Amino acid sequence: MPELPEVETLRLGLQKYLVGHKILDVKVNVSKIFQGSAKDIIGAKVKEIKRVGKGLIIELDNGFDLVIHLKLTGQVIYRDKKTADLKLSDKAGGQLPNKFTHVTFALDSDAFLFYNDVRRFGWVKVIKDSKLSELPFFKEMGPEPFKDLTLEKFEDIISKSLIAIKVLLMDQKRIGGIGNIYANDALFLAGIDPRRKAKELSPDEAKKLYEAVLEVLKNGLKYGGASDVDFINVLGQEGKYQDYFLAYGKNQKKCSRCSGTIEKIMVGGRGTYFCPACQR
DNA sequence: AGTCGCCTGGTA
DNA sequence: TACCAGGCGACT
Repeated sequence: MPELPEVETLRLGLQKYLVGHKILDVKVNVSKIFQGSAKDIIGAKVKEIKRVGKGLIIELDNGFDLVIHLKLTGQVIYRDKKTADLKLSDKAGGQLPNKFTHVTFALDSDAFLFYNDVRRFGWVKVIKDSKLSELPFFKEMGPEPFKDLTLEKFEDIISKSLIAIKVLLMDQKRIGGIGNIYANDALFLAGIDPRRKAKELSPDEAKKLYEAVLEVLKNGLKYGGASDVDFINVLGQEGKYQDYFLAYGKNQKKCSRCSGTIEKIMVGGRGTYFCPACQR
């Protein structure tokens, strides 16, 4: 699932390949995914790529932004003459564009940017740069790891809530960028039961968890994100973090830290993987 | 704070 | 063939 490390991986790739390109044309196949007016971005040049939580912002030089959220299965893939020979992951759904390509951007220098999305939960939005901060998605985004989420702020956030610590980690309004994979792995690394009430963590546990969050996100980024499902980077290649999952997806596998077995339960309506023997 | 709906491919 | 995957907004 695209979470902070996956979206950041994509941002780095877009920063490298997309900046400087001019948008010549936009073709929309699934209208509910593309919001706003394509006219507003045609002819504009890409200035910079930013990220807020799991959201991507493509800043253009004409006062408009292209905002993208991948939700569960969104992909943003860049192709040009130089990258045409690179092998595309099967997860892209075949030669582009294909039946999962819902928006195609034609760029100068014979380059293309494709938005693919099997389940069509994601969106691509054209918005005036000055209105960006009014989007609820960005306005309500909580502090982010590696940015403004300090240990003090983290302690403050968890001390105020009775919800399960795992649900809190995934709540974008409280903390930005963490989804199911990294929430599971951070709690495993910190040795904390995902069902514990947030405010009942000790200061020592809070610190451990804070550091674990940074650690697993850093690892995710190091391996180019997790491609266990549909994530691929801007060149259509898979990340490797799925080979380094600590707990996520490891139902009935041996715990890597003790003699226990990883179990799958539901917490906050989501699949949750943990070791009942060493996560307390 | 908890549940549902949006979607569709893959799997039991 | 029913069910599961989960980010996030809407709703209760």
